[in-house]
Amino acid sequence: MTQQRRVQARRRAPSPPLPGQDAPYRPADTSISPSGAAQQEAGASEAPGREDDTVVAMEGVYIISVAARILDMHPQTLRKYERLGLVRPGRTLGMLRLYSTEDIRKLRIIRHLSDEMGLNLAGVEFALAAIQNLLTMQQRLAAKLGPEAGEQVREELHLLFESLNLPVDQ
Amino acid sequence: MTQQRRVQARRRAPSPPLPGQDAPYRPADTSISPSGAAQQEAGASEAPGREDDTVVAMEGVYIISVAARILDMHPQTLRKYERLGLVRPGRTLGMLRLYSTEDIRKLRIIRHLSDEMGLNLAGVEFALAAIQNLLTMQQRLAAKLGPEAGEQVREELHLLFESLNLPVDQ
DNA sequence: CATGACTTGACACGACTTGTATCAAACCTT
DNA sequence: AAGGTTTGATACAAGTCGTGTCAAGTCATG
Repeated sequence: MTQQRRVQARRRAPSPPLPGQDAPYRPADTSISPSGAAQQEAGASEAPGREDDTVVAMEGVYIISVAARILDMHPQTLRKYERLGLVRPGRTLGMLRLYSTEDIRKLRIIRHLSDEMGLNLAGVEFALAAIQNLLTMQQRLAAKLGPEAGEQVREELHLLFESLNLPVDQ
Repeated sequence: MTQQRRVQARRRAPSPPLPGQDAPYRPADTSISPSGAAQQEAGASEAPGREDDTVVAMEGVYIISVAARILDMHPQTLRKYERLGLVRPGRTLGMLRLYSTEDIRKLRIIRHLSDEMGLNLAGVEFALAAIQNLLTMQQRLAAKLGPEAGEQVREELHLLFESLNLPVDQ
C-alpha cells in the first residue's frame, strides 16, 4: 500500500551536448557488413528527427557510437555492459564492436530495467536470465502439451510479463 | 565466458558483538499469541546451537529481536524492509512487530537475493513479485489444463527456479 | 607516408543506495 | 516505579554505477 516506487531516474542527460570525444558521428568501416552499411543505416534512423523509443526497427549492425546515439546511452555504459556480460556485440576485423538490432532490442530492455524499474546490474542480469528461461520453458511446454495448451501457456506468460512490467514482445 | 560473478557479500558481521542496545534477548510479551509463546519458541530454535540456514521450521511468531537473531540480520534492516513494503509483519496490541514463520521464510529468500545474488532492493521486490506471479500462474494452468499437464508445468517451474538460483520450495 | 577521426581500455569522480549505529520517547513486565 | 525493549528518525560508511577523461591503437583519406 505504502510501497514507494524508488525510481531514481538517474543517468540520462545531466550533460550538455559538449563535443567530448566520445559521441562522434561517422564510424570507421566495418569490413564485415558491406562496407559502410552500418553508417548508412544509422544515419537513416537518425535523420527523421524522432529521438528515442519509437525508432523504426532496421536490419543491420552499428558501431558503438551509433548504437549509443540510437539508444541515447553513453558509449562507456555500453562497454561496461559488455564487460559484465549483459550484451555480447560482434566485432569487426579491427576489433570494433558491432551491435546488431537484436543487441539494440536487448539494450532497450536493460535500460528499462535499470532506469524505470531501478534494478542494479545484478538484478538486470537476473531478470534477463528469467525472461530467457521463461521463453524456452514456454517452447518446451508447447512441444510437450500440444498446441492448444501451448497457447494457454503463452497467454499466461504474456499476462506475467505484463504484470511485471517487462516489455517482452515474445 | 568471462562473465564475472559480481557477488559482493557485504553486510554480515563487520561489527563485533558490542552490546549495543539493539540485539537483546528476551522479548516483551505479545498479547496476541498465548503469553510468552514467541519467546519460548525463539529460545527453542536457538538453543540447539545450529546457527543459520538449517533452523528447523516451527510454528509461531517472533518479535523483531528474536527474528533478527534467527535470521542473523540487523533489526534495523528488518524495519527498513517493512518500510519498503518487502515484508508485512503483524503487530501486537502494543504495536510490536510479530514475524510469522512465513515472514521468516520470505526474509530468508530476501537475504539470499540480496547477499548471495547481489540484487538491490528494487531487484528483490521484482524477484519476489515474479516468484509470486509464477506460483499463481502455475495454479491457474493446473486448473485449466488438468492434473497431468499441471504436473508438467510444476516440473518446468521447478527447473526454472533451480536454474535461477531461487530457493523456492513450492 | 602523414593526418584526422574514431575506438579501445583504464582510471577517477560524483550521485545514489544500503546496512548499520545512535538517539529520545514510549511501551511492557517484574 | 524500575529496568529492559521496541519504536521512529537521523546519520554515517561502504559499495554501486553512470559518466568524464586520458593515452594508445586502428582505419580511411589526401
